[in-house]
Formats: sequence, C-alpha cells, structure tokens
Amino acid sequence: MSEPLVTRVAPSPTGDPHVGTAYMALFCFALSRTTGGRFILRIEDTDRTRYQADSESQITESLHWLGLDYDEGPDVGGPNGPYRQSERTEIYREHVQRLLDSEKAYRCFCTSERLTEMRHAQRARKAPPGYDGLCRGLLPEDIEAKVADATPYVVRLKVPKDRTIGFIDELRGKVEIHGKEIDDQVLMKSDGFPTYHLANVVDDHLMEVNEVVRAEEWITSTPKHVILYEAFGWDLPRFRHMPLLRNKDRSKISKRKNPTSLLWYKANGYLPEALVNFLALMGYSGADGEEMFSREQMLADFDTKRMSTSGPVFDLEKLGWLNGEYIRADSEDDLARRLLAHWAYRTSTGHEPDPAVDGALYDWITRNGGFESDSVETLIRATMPLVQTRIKTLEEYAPLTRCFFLDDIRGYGPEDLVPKKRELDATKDVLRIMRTKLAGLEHWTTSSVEEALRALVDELGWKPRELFQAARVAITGSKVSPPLFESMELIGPATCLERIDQALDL
RNA sequence: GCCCCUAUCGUCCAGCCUGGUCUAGGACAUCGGCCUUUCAAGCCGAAAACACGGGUUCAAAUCCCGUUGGGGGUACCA
Repeated sequence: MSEPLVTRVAPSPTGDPHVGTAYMALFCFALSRTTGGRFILRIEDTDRTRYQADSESQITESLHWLGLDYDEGPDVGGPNGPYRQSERTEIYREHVQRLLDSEKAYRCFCTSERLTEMRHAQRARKAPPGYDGLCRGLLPEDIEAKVADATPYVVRLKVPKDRTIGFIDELRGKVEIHGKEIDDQVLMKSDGFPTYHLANVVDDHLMEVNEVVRAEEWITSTPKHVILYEAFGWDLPRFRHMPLLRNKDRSKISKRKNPTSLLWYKANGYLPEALVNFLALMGYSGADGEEMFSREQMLADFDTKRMSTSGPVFDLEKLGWLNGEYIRADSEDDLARRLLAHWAYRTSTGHEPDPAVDGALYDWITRNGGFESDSVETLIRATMPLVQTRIKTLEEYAPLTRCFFLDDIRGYGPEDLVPKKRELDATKDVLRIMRTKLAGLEHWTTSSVEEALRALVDELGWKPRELFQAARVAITGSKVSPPLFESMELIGPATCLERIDQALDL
C-alpha cells in the first residue's frame, strides 16, 4: 500500500451538481480511504460571472446523498481552510506577489481588444494562437507608471519557451509538452481573482494534496502547473487524469445530450448506491469481474491497476438495469421507506404531480395522513411484492400502481376490455357472472379470488388470458397491471365489485 | 492547423505489463425460447469485437513503428 493520499474534488458552483464531479469524487474517495489519507471538497468559485448561489449547497448535498463523504470542506471545516476560493483571495494575492518578485510572472496591460485583434491576426496567417509576449519585456519604469495611473492589468506566468516540461501521469505514464506550446497563462485576472491554474496549485499545496485526481481535459494544462510548483519551490504532487465521461457520440458528456445533474438522478428515482456503482464501472473493473458492488466492497479490494484510460460512453440503459437490480435487492420494508422518502423529497423540491402519472398517488397520500402516516406506509408496504420486480426507478412506482390509489379508473374503452375475437356483449355476460360469483365469496383473499376466477375459466370455456384480461381491465383500468389476484385483494371486494359494475355500463 | 490523450462485441468491462492456455470471457441492450393471468422478474440460448498496414517472433489481441479513427486542449471558464 502506498503513502496516505490526500485527494480533493474541486467543483465550480456554476450550475447543477455534475455527474462528472461525483465520478471524480468517487475515485478520490477510494484513493484516500484505501491509503488512510484524506479527501477534501474545495469550492472553486473564482469565476464571478458564472457563479450561482445555490450551487454549492447542491454539490454538498449531492455528495452526501451518494455517501461520498469528505473529511474537509466548506460545510465540515478542516485545518487548511477556508475551502472556498473566494475566501482565499488574499492568499492568492500574496503568492502572485512572490511570483512577481522572483520574476516568474509579469504584469500584462494588454486590453482584451488587443488580444482579440492579435488572435485574429494569428488565425489569418495560420499561426498558432497564444499570447505574443508584448508585456513580457516591459521596462520596470513603464510598469511602475502604468500601475501608478491604475491601468488595469493581469498577471501572466512566464513560461520557459526553450525546454520541455513533463510529468508522470499515474494512469498514462510520462507526458511531455514543449514550453513553446504553452501560452503565458493568466494567473490573476484584472478583477483581482485568480484563475484556476494559480488557485488550484496554491490550494493543492497549502491543503497538502499529494495526488491530483481530475479529468483528462486537464492534461495539457498540467505542465503550466508544474512550472508553478517549480516557481514556488514546492514538491510536485502525483497526477492522475481520469478519462472523460462521454455522450453517445463520444463527445465530452454534456447536459444537451445526457442528464448530467445529480439532482436529476435523485429526482428521477435512482438509488445512490446504484449511481455510485455505475460510475465505478466507468473505467474500473471489480476484482472478480463482478459488476454489482457496494462502495464498501469497492474499497475492500480497490486496486488502481484496474483503472483504465479510455473515455467511457455514459449508458443510461445500463444504469437503469443496475438501479433495478438494487431495487430488487432491497428488503420490502426498506424499499417502502425509500419510496416514501423519495416522494417527500419530491414534494419538498416543488414537484407538481401529473394527474396522468402520479397525481392519484400524491392525492391519496395527502388524504390518508401524509408521508409519515402509518396507514400510508402499511398500504405502500403491502404493494411491494407486486411491484418490486416491475420498477427500475422509484419514479416508476406511481404509474404502475394507479389502480390502487385512483377513485375512478374509468377511461378505458371496449377495445381494452374485450379480448380479441370476443364481443362486447359476451364479455359483459362473463363479467356479470364473475360479479355474482365474487359477491358470494365468503373470504376475500388472493387465493379465494383466484380459485373463483379459475373455476369460471372452466365453466365458461374462455381461455384464461381472455377472462383475466376482461377482469384486469375492469378492475385496474388497464391491460397492463400488477398481478391480478393480489391486486384484487388489496383493492378489496367493495371497490372491485363497483368497478365491475362500471365496466358493465360501458 | 498545432499540441496532448486514446483505440477489444452497438455500449460498459476482462484478457495486454509477464507473447502460446483466445475457435477472445462477462455484463447491458437486441433477438429467440422456457415460465406465465398482463407486464416484469427469473432461467436457457443466439447474434455480435481484437481499427488498418508494416515489422519482431516458431508463435502477436498481447511487443515495436506507421497510418487512420475518436476525444481533449489551444480564454482575464473551470
């Protein structure tokens, strides 16, 4: 086992919490946990223009939801805080000054207009784009003068253009890029905020991060960071660039082509265990080829040798299957409680029930005392055996079980009620006989109902599927439903008979 | 364009480091069958891949080179 690894996940609060953040967090978590190190959450909120106020709490909430608990972070504290970059501006300012003093960086007074113009010109003559270094050679007195009259400026990194800068990527091996390919990166913007490159390096060092885990898209900027570490005289951390999650067309995963918000997965009834498991499967393989494993099982035999480098396509279909597996693996009690908690969460986040989908369920819960009510839990619990193998997400429960919660199931037509090659009148005759028979039942249980209906099959000469279709539609309102006899027991004799009467009125 | 990363079934992973055991294994999805009151679940089965070209070697999915494809980067975004 290696030294204790200190890792960090460093999302920007610029929108919904991203599935890529969870992906990085998972591997940071595994790396630090299995080496006895620490895992840090740092909020990189240096881009004031894209900042969104509620984003940070959504990130922390989502990470906790997934069980990817960090040891240090803005909401849990830690020895090397603050963990929000916007609260560390003074630290960056000092470090920039150090770079300026040691001439590893320089002030650049170029306006954005000039830079745009410069790029146009470069493109026009097919030259590689990049800062042309105009301010790199500014005389000290010129700089002083401009500073004195408050000309806005940025601070740029003085990149050595005469040598190769390299680093060892833990996943990919040696990576080298020549200095002339590297732009004189802006380290501090004219608004006084640092850019990612500066803040990231300074914070990683100050927070004692010794293994930088991040997405592949950062590989080409890593040499800039190497230069910074060298300029400060700091030891290099290890770098591990994870593959990028991809859309179906293999481009970097984006919200236009995939649900990327962790909030979306929660709202749509995915289980955190399933999401984490699925993310782990992206670029990682279990020890024995096992596909279903918990966080704990993953940690138990975690091995960086089984991490791969090529960008996996994010396949919602497979996530759905895994989610179904987890739903089926749950105990019926746990699943019932999960559902209730899910609907309570949905309600608390302003979910508007759809009458055609889940309106009946929410109405019924409200009428019966709400999410906390025992009678609600009891009935939900009673439906578990009927639905557990039939839903892949928590959200699929409501549309599947409308017949239990709806007052009036009418809305189907004869084309549903009447089996192929049978007539409406004949079907009604059958239903009438069925009604009489059911009404005479002494006990109303799954088996007594089944016995009665099966006897009818023999008596009337209808095929089982024909007779059960008519009964199913009459009682549940749909040709597709949970198992008929169990459903009838739950719905109860009074309602069942009433619904048969309604079918007879068709 | 330039730089960097990458390449096994449609998709996710094994196998590659340490060449032979690979007529390439598992999973999702697909298709077929069984079970069956619908739909699922479950069980059984089928189809489906080593990007291409050169080397090295008795032997290459595995090692080397090149090509091609895919991705990323090339901002006072992260």
